[in-house]
Amino acid sequence: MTEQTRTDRRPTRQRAAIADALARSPEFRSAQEIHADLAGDGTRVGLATVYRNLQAMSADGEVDVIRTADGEAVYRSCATDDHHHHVVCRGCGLAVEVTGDAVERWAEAVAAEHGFTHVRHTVEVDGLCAQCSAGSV
Amino acid sequence: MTEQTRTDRRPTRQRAAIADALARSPEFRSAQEIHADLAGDGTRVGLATVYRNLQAMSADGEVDVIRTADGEAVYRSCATDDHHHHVVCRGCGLAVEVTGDAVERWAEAVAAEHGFTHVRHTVEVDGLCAQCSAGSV
DNA sequence: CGCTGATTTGACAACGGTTCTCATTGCGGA
DNA sequence: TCCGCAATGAGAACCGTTGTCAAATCAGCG
Repeated sequence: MTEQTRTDRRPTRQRAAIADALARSPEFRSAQEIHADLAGDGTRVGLATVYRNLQAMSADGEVDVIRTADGEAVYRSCATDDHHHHVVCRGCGLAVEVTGDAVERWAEAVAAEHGFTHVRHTVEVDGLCAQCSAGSV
Repeated sequence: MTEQTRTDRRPTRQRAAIADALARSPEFRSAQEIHADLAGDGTRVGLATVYRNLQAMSADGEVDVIRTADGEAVYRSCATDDHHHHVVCRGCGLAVEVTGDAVERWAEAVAAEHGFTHVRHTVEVDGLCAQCSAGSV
């Protein structure tokens, strides 16, 4: 029972537009940014709709969601269906997907060590990408 | 330049009460919960004050802050000054502090691999503690 | 020990992101 | 083509958090 990819949602114009906007950006974007992007494209989509679809997509695992330090939710379409993490640039927002068996194993290990079961984890790495490193200080 | 433990804030009754409430709980608590705790104890402290102190304390590294899935900030006084992570129980909220050189090294490695510098990371592990595992399903 | 100026506090308004409401719209099957 | 139901849109409602500003407090000093 891990197949909640049960997307029997109706394909609509706005749904496609959102997915498309997401697909075109290599960075994590907030619901509001996506809404603005679409508006800029001339595609009028209600803000509530953007939120609804984004939620549905993340529930279906079509997009990744992470929270910025100030609690805002940001989304990004993921390249693979597999479990992975991100390395995000604090300067430009560039996000690279990475997999890491090492962390997965570590998480399982420490959790088990303390008697925990049904383990999940959140791992996000951020820094300055090569370009931003060069540009700053 | 990593010593921002420059706490020349004035010690007040409410500040102490907040630190105390935090020290007494082994779980992560939200600002509002702490506010309620104090109120329950008969200690009247303004909500804004709770937020302000919590922020100041986390800035000074006296407490750990993490974001719940729905974006709420939760705090916990940390046992050590050292860099560490948590394994949190989804059932009862119990939080155990763990250190993990393995993750630290992994984070550095994958980041470097993609040309990132000034790397930081967030790692939180959650599951069901021994008790909750036994109790559920 | 009381005074003085600066830091904190507290009540409440303001904010910003997200969710809810509900009438309207538009897809998909019959 | 028609119907029924899911999806949409506009705006209000929510909720955690932050800002405002006058009143309360504290530290140092005379």
